Amino acid sequence: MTTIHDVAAYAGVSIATVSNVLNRKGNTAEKTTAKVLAAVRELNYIPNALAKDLKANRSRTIGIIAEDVSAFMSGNIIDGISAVCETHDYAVTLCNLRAEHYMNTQPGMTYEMLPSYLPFQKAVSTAIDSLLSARVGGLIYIGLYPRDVSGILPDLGIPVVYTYCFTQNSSDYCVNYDDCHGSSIAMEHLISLGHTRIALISGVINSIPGHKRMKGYTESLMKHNLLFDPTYIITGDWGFPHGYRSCMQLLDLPEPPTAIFCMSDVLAFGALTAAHERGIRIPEQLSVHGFDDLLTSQFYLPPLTTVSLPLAGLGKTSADLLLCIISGDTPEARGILIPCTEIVRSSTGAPVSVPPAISGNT
Amino acid sequence: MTTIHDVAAYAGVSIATVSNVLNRKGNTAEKTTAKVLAAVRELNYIPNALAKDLKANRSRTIGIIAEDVSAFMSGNIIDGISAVCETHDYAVTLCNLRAEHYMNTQPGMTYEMLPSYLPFQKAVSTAIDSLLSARVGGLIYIGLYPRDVSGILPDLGIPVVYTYCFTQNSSDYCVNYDDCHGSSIAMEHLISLGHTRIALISGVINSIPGHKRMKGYTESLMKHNLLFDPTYIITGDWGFPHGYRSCMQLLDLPEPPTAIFCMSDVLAFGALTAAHERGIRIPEQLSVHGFDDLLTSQFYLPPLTTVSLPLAGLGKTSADLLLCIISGDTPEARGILIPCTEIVRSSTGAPVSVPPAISGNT
DNA sequence: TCCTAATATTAAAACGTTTTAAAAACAATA
DNA sequence: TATTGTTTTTAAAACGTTTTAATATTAGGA
Repeated sequence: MTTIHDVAAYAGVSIATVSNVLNRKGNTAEKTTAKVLAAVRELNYIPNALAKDLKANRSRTIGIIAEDVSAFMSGNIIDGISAVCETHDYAVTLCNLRAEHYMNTQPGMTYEMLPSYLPFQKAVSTAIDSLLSARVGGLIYIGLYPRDVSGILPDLGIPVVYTYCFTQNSSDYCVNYDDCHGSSIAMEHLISLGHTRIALISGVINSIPGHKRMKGYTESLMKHNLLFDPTYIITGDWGFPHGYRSCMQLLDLPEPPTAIFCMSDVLAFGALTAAHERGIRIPEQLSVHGFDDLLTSQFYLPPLTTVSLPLAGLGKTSADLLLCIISGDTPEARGILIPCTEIVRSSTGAPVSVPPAISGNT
Repeated sequence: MTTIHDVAAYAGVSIATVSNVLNRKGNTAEKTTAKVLAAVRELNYIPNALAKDLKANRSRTIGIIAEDVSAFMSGNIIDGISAVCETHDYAVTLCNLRAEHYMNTQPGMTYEMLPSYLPFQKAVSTAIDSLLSARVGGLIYIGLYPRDVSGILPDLGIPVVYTYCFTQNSSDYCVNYDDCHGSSIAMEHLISLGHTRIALISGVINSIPGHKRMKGYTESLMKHNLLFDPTYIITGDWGFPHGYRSCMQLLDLPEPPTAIFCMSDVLAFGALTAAHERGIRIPEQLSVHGFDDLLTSQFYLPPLTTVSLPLAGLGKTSADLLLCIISGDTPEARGILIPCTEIVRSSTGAPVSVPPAISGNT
């Protein structure tokens, strides 16, 4: 590989001059500059970032630790990160913790238990060692699930930004989408369609997204003076079967809801499957609203109205924030929430004007 | 950050000794080794990979150029790559070409046109520069669509492995899943269920996956002496609407098929939507088979029988191959095909024993 | 005790840069 | 032509490692 020495020899100048031409424009005579540039082109010289970074004692690289790079949101977040890094001429080094693997192979494992599971800890420390030895300028930690990951990383002496997860430590930088807001815009959509009996199929209620999405739900009900009916709220896990069973249960109610807000698309799939089996027409007889906007939710039967997560935005904001910290700033805002967007498709619509269950009473 | 000098001073030895202890085990007296190791632990010394790699004149890093890191398969492929790299103590540097962006913003753009689109070329050369300046030992190119990408990279002087794409150059290393085989196992499944009238909803026929999946289809028909009926084959693009329309068209046939093999899950979604609208019961009246196994195909209505791509396997094999080449080997096999696996769910089943359309004729 | 052979340690060079301080070249003025 | 001031160029040191060749230490045998 051509070095700066080759270029200098070829151009008949010293290596210092070559470096000057390349890095401190305007400090070299026009004629010299031309000579050097010609040599660079001629010899196809590409500066050695290793040497450069060693000299500078900081590498123009940031690290990503992804709890699971194959999770549905990871690619989009990384996309956002890499876009920012490219414009700032930073490289990206990726470490993958393969957390989902532990989730699947350890019966009874929950996201919350992960940090105390030894093989996972080992994966974390391997990743850290790799990134520290590469002398990355900072790192972005991408969670697998929006939960508390306090203490998952020791003090590394380099800036860290967490995303798609939270930490209790108020001095940590954290970038996330706004669950509560997402929940609200979903409810606003349903309410604006005229629904008043809106049920909620909830995922794990004792979780951050569960809690916040619930908050958005109840707040919206209150804001619009709608009845908060506990029988309309069914909590459980995030799985398809829960969505299915809960929908069945809601349909069996003496006064079934006209709309169901599901805390995730997968729950919504379950709900739609149940409704389908019952022969309920969507959205005429029942509106179903999801949350997450998975890749194929647009193709569901029917296409699912849902809330889209600003994933690339998380990546972009995290990277902007990190580079900002690396460059010496200490931004005030340490917990940043990015709004979601409502995606209206055909699983929601206006309720039939007179709800069938009480039509005889009017 | 602690350097080898700090460790040497702390342990009261020379830096050469520290290096020996760390890198050439067994060449140092037991007592010295203990002293040095203690110092390393005490001072929390993490060797500077920058300096190490500079000295060695090759970095223990491989590059990934992903045409689109947010595409559905990228995460899984990268997962496979990173797993291998981790075990070999290699780091991974990621560059993202954001090809999908160009696809979406340039009307009429096709995958095949990408390489000649200037902004895309610029993205490629930026990525190359970044990786070459990092002195990566080799790189893996992850396509966005299994197509010919010949000439997309100039000669870089480092090993390259292509995956999720092809090249015409027989000296290139290429790792892909086996479309033809995937198509065959799908057909075997349908045939083994007793189907004899199997239609094909094809994506772009003038594409590598289109061509190969078609091959698997026709070969399976021939192998089992089943009639090859051109009216059962409908070609088009990869979009949902094509799946929908084609299914309608097939159902309108005087003798409709009992099973439809769709070249992609999205096409299958379209087909299932059409069947649903027609009130066709799945799989009793019609079996529908997909290809790709998208994340949520398991939750479709009904859960979709499909072909799963060995994505992590592509990554793993590519990385194994690349590291092998980097270490000096020149493996014989330059085009590697990895088999797919059949995922049986509920969108397929045995045909009704007497096909309704000809039941009166028996 | 001394010599030899084996073992253990280290000084110094090298990897490819950037940067500092000094030297060289040039231009302008007296 | 000197002198001064300005612009341009460069020698050399430094970044943190590994490695080579040389040196120091130790052990064993006479």
